[in-house]
Amino acid sequence: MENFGERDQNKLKNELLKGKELAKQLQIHLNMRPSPSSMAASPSSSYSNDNGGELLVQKILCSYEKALSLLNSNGIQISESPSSLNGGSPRSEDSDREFKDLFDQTNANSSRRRNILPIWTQKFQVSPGMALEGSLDDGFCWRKYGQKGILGAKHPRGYYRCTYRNLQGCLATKQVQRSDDNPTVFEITYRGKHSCSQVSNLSTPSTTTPKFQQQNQQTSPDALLNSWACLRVITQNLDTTIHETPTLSFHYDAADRVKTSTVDVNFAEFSPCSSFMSPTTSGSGLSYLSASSSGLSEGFVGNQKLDLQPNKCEIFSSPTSALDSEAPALDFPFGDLQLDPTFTFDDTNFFS
DNA sequence: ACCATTTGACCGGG
DNA sequence: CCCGGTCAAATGGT
Repeated sequence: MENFGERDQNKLKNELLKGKELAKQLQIHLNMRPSPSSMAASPSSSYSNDNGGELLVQKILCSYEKALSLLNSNGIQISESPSSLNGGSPRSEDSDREFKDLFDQTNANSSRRRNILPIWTQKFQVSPGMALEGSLDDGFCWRKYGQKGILGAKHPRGYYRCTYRNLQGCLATKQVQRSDDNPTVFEITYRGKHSCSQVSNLSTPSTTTPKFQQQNQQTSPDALLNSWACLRVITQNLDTTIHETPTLSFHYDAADRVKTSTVDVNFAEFSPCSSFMSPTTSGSGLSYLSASSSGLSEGFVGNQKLDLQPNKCEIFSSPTSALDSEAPALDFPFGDLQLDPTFTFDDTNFFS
């Protein structure tokens, strides 16, 4: 929709450079030797030791490098894309289809829509006895529209779409997949933005993200609290110290090429749930993420340690990256978060 | 009766 | 052709 103008590109570039500098500072801060040579190599081969911090910083730097190089090579095309692949589906006019068409008119084409919508993944661990998908309510109203066994997965994947899809044309969907390894862990893949206006009364930690609250309203606070009550901590793979306090655990599956041009939001805003306090965390405010944004560009480094309480919060690459370089205006749930078509995130331990 | 879920079929991308 | 995602009729719950 909006063109990604030259000015914006410059801004983005500046932000990336800034983030890169901050990452370098962190690297120095961690008493690490900058290893410029490794930056050119592939991430998988660049890291020689087990130092989580170093790994982290190097990957951050690597990501910035990639982003910058892509930016320089004009990799970003957030403007429009050829809008002609319309009308792919033979299925005819049900309400969903109407919305699809509606969407098509404004967002290029439907056949590529899936590739345009932002995707991110969260993993939740719930109490063994309560390991039910239904307990994974994230505050939005979802309607299940399918379930399918996935090759190689022990458990079927559930497909949900926003309840208000028909009423308000909200195209947000999510997939819930129980982990093979740990049945109490659910991997929830969110796709697309909630354009609906679900209303929330939930009180959120005072220090969190007003922007988020404005943009993501919930429906049933009580249900939410109930549902969150079963959340438990995931404590494995903690390289850096994070509190043992039971909180939510987030794994952000920022698709391999998650697009983020100006990530100017609290990281918490990635998730509708992240602004809630887990009932088990009392009022300590530990359950929310406030790793200032820039989770991906600026300030991230400096802020990562701050409020990042969840015992596990990762960004890792998703093989299902649905974000290719042609994303027009991104339909991300969280208004201020725009994603960079060229940003590559492939670090499983990014936030650990 | 209405609404959500289930489930087999269908479709399209790779 | 396989597989993941979606559709829509059937089913169940309220």
